[in-house]
Amino acid sequence: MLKETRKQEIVRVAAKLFKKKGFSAVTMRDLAKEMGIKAASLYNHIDSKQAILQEIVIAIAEDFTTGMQSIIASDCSSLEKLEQIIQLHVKIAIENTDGLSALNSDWMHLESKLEYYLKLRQDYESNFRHIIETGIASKEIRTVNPDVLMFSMLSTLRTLYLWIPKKGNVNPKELSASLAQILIKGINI
Amino acid sequence: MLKETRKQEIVRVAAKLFKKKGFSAVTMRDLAKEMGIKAASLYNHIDSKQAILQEIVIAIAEDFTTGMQSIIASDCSSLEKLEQIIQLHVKIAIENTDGLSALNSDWMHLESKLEYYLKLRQDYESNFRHIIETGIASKEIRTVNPDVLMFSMLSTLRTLYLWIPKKGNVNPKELSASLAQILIKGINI
DNA sequence: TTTATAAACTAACAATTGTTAGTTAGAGTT
DNA sequence: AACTCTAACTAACAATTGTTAGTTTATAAA
Repeated sequence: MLKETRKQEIVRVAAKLFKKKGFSAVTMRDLAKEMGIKAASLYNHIDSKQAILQEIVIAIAEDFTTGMQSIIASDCSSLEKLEQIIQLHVKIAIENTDGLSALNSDWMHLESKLEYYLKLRQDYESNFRHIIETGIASKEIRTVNPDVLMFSMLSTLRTLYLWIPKKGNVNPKELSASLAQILIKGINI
Repeated sequence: MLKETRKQEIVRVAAKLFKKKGFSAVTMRDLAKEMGIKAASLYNHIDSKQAILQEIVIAIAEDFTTGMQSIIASDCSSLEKLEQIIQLHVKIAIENTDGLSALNSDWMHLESKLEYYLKLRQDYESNFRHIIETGIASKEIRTVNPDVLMFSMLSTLRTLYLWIPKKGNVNPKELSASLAQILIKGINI
């Protein structure tokens, strides 16, 4: 990416505002003011407020899907796959802190893209659960309730975007390792 | 509690709507329709939309504060205290699934009660962190980054309200035990 | 029966919302 | 110089927002 287009800039700034107040509480005039222009001028670059949200959320959701597909395609052990999932979340959380807020809190306002988003999320969780179940079956992972384990891991990973900004300059490898120790050490035999 | 007052009913229904669409996206007319009355009639019982949110969030935040104070006052081990924290979150999450959504997602719209809420949250996290640090110092808890551990546990516990409704009839003891195993087994020596 | 209270109603308000139409200023191209 | 394109602008729109004022209705107390 050589230079950010005006549209990309708007989407990026919108994500920042959405994180602070939520999608519904941010007005096009808020966004315009933050961009230093008038609200009407935004429409030279974007179709609607909705479209901004969709652009933000769907892009990230597809990143997760792509990442997960490459993980399940690899021939690693289940524990190694869980570690890769952690790394995937850390990477995306660092790269897209603001956007993840919209994905986590404002997805219900996606309207025409809602169904597609829910499909991506459901598939992601299915893959995640399958990795855990395989790990339990192969005695790599202690016998636990797969749903509770997935819920616990996903809660932590999905909330990373809230904590990362509080630290300055997070090292992805280091954070992934800390998380892997805490999330995985307790479950392997 | 013998009988729910009309005001309590409004607050309860509001919390349910806030969970579905977020505070900002719910209008007083939405709320009134759900109550089967007109929007103006709501104001016979409540002062403002803001006040509803404050009522919801502050009550829960104070529940957490009270619970934490009784935990730190007890003379249990650090690991036992962590277990009690898990039980506290499970209990509140089961009793107040809808309200927790507002607390987690809409606290930034608290306005006049915002400062107070942030103080409660900050104190809660301080107490939590202190329990972890004490546990590490006393060799009860493996040497980990206290902040990462607290973040991980709190992320899971704070997100319980999203998962509990998906299961039917959750048993608090059972869920607490599953969580304790997953969250704590991995960190004790 | 009269009176008081609770809780609903209708009607309206000023402000704010997302968005559109039409216009203008400037930069590069022909 | 004339033209095109981009990206800003002003002005306005219809709809929706939280909220208020004043009124009506039903229930219970006096």
